[in-house]
Amino acid sequence: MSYHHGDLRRALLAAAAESIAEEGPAALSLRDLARRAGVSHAAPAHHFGDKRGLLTALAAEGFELLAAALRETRAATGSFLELGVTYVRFATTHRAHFEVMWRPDLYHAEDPALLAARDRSSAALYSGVADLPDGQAGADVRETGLAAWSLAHGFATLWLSGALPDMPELPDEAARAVLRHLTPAG
Amino acid sequence: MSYHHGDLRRALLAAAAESIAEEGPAALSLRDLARRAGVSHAAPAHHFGDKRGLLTALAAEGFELLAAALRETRAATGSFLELGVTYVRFATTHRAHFEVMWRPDLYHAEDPALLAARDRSSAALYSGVADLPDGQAGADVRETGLAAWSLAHGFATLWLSGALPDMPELPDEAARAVLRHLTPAG
DNA sequence: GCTCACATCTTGTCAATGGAAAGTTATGCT
DNA sequence: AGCATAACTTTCCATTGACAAGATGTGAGC
Repeated sequence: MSYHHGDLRRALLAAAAESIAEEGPAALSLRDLARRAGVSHAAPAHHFGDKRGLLTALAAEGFELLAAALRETRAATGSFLELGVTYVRFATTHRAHFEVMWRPDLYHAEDPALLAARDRSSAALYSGVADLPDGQAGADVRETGLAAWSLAHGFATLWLSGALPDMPELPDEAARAVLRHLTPAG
Repeated sequence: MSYHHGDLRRALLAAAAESIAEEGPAALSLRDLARRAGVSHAAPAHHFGDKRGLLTALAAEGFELLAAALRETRAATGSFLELGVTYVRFATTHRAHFEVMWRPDLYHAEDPALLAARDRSSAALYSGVADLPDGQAGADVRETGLAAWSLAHGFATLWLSGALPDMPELPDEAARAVLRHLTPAG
């Protein structure tokens, strides 16, 4: 291992994701990440400025990944319902990213790259509402989209918080069942 | 101010709620709470053991308050929809409590008092589903309840995270509109 | 009204953390 | 080859959570 790590930025993000997935964002320690990567405790500061900077990068990465997943599902299935399932699946398979994404108090919420990625996620979600056959989207596309988003988001966060007992390992089917309770028409 | 504070436990919980509502749970400092209450930095430990102990108490208090609010709404209106509105209103008016409640990594999730309070909240919520006229609740009460819970919870958390732009000051009416998108029958 | 057990709070201390400052080593561009 | 700069280290400081030991008030029983 030379003086230069080579890909420290990526290594730190990966270590952060792992740590958060295991012990939550509250227990995250920059110094611990540095130790895992085999660098000094001040090395992370060079790439991310401070702790919030690292979490900003992690959240932005999360929004990018989510947007990509949603776009892919839309292209592959064209199904409004499956878009919600993908949302929930993303939350469970990218737990660390997802948990940070909706906690603006943990990162720099004004970061341009993050805001852009967030908008791309949002656009990918709402585009699924626009796909609905005429009339099914109801009078207000924004309202229908918000309801779908809320339902998927709520199920995902409740799942992650462990508030739902007696659930199978994978939430896909449970999510699908819950999402079917949505009435597209307002 | 004598040697004994008089009601330190309550004062600390109130200060914690205020601090969290302003800067989020990540910025919470036991020593700062002690300073605000005018006691030494080690005083909180006597009442709550450690930081997680304090947050456990705060979360338990939150579940109690939520259960009470839900029961009151059910008694006053008997409306399934208004139960969801109350849920959202609780989240916005008791922001600190609500944010901690769904973050088990911040507190002692096995605490018996907390679990009991959590179950009371849950029961109050699901009782609203059981109130629905026969047939409207669908085949599975649990599933309908979970969908309603997810929808209200998702809207509330998205609202609190600031992810919803262009929203009025009070979310009541917006919440009502979103909650109407739920189909009780599965 | 005394005493003694106990709850409450303070002072002192420790290891760990985030962050800043200043120095060291590699890298890439010309 | 030389130089600006990116990448990383070492050193240092204030703050924090937790623990231990001591000080102070409180109240029950006699």
